[in-house]
Amino acid sequence: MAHKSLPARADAKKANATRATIREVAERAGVSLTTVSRVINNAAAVRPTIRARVAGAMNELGYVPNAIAQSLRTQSTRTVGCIVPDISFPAFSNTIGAVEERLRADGYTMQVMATQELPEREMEILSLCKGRRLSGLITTIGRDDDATIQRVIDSLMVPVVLLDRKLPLPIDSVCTDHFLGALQATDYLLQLGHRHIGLITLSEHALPGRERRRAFHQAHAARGLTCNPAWIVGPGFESDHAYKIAYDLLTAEPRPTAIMAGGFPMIGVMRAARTLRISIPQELSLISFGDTDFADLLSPPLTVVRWDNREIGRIAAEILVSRMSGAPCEVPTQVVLPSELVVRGSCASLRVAT
Amino acid sequence: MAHKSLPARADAKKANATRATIREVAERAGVSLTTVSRVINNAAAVRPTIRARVAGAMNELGYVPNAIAQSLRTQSTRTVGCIVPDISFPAFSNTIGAVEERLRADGYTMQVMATQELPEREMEILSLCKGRRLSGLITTIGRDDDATIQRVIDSLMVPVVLLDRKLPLPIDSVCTDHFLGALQATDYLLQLGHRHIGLITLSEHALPGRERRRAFHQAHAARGLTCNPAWIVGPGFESDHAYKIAYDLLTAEPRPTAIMAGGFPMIGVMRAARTLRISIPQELSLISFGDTDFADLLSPPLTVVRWDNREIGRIAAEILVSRMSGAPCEVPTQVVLPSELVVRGSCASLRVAT
DNA sequence: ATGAAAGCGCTAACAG
DNA sequence: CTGTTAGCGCTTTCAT
Repeated sequence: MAHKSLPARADAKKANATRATIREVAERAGVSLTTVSRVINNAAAVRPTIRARVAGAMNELGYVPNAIAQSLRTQSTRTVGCIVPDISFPAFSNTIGAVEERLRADGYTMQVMATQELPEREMEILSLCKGRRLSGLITTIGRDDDATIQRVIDSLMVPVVLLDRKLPLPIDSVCTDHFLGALQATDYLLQLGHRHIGLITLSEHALPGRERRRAFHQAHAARGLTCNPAWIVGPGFESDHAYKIAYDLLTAEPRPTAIMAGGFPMIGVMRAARTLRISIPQELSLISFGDTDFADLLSPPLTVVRWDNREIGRIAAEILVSRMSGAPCEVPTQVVLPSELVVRGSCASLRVAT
Repeated sequence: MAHKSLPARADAKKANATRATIREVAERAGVSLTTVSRVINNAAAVRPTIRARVAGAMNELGYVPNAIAQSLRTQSTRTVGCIVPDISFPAFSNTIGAVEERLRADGYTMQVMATQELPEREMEILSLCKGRRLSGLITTIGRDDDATIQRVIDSLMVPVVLLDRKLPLPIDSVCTDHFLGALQATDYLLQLGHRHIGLITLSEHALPGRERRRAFHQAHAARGLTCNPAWIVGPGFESDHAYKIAYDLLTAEPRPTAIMAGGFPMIGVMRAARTLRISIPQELSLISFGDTDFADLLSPPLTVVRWDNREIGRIAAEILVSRMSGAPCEVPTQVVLPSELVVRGSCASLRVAT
């Protein structure tokens, strides 16, 4: 990748990087800075004649107010930071997309940062956000059981909305009820006669992983069953890693008759099952955490636990906006969105199968 | 969604929103502002003793330099804007993810904005970016054949890297060779004996749509064939719309024996084919523009035209970074990344089928 | 090696 | 209704 360069025009750009300021507009319009400022913020009463003259001057000069200067002066950036483990994961990109859309409606701009699940990167980002004086933060921190991160979040001095995390702090949060979905899913499998169920899920250092595990155990317990801890594995976010985990699980003895997993891990499971010529659902039942556009196009159509990632983002942004505009403060908003089992064709009754 | 509120602590936050400044650090350390500034930017020579004392003061006060003030003073935000039609589309979220990763490596931060393919929204965003004094822009504008947008882009005064767009301006760009992929795909279908091929693709106002159409025509022409314009449709980005387009195409007379489409439209085609009980590949061959994690898990595995969205982002960010650090300017970098046909199982020879 | 002073571009009292 | 003035928090000559 050779880096050629821009021609003269670009140099001109740089040299001439002196964009019009409010002062030049004022001079050209023959008014004071204040007046220009007033028309910029179309504040107070400015005589129509003058307003027009100023607007004209702004146009001729191609003037655009310097948001940096405005921010410094008003102590407000109208920019919110959105911190997620990985921007490319469908779940996050959907949430982020909805956040941006909602934020934009109120004139806010969004910065996105990926932690890559790295604690040190997370700290770096949080500190960066502090420096940038962001107006608010929407974040899925890596783990919610860590004291350091809690302290940092608490010291941010701007409104924060947590995504799928719960902290022992009075902070707004929007979570999906992963417990409910996982409970329904496990119970469904149990009801079909499965007694060897594999669970591949996220780290127990964060809410979703904890909730799914808890649901998994509880569903078993409700029937007087216990589950083999060896069959609860995770996290496995990366594609390759996911395949390996799945392969190991499917070559274990005894082999699970059903597996629940989400995202990449589920794709890993399907690939491993294909490699091992294990047929679905006859020999292996599958339930995916998270629905996708193609889930119903697979053969058999994939049974999933579904929830709405866009809605999560929309609501989080909505809460944040109200906080940033100084919503009266009493108690944190803690929204819990539902998740539900969507039965399609990837699970079979064990009674029939055997 | 009721908005409850934060408790007293939050009020404290707001009231006390007075974060430590360089001045307080200076006082506490008993040095001048200049010296503190020097250790912040660890510039020049500062006596170790003093440096330590300042660092200590910064720690005690939890001081974080105000990036806004720095930006105003240095005329540099080290923030780049990334403008795409929709953040949630997998193609874009992958690109954006890679952009952020590459940018971060050089200490830049990323702002993401979605145009929703709305020209007016696009203008709004561009103007916003101008005001925010972003250090650079990476953008997939909606159409590249529009004079207004060209003028605006040209007046941005910061480095811009275009994604999959070509403008008659000396601007850097990173494109995928959609022509090549579409040519291979069409030719493959023609070779299998198909003579009624449907093409669902993007708007002809942007490069990818134009290139695919051109390839489609050229592949036909190379065999002395012409293609029915009625079978070239698009754009159809939205999921529902895509289904309708596909349904119409599949109920036309004569019905196409093969369809090429990407993203949502392809999902629409598969759904419509299922509804109409048209079997793939026996009665309908399919080639998708763009590979996905699950394409090979479908039955039959989907034949696709593949390219690398992350690489696009990585390279675009790389070029931008070099421009922002003042890379010598001669001629714009125009990178064209390859795309290739990946044959899997969704296409059948027509000779066999009939 | 350190400090004093002059702004970056804008807004917000406060006067008039 | 309009203008004067004093900074927001920081960097950067220019002295010392």
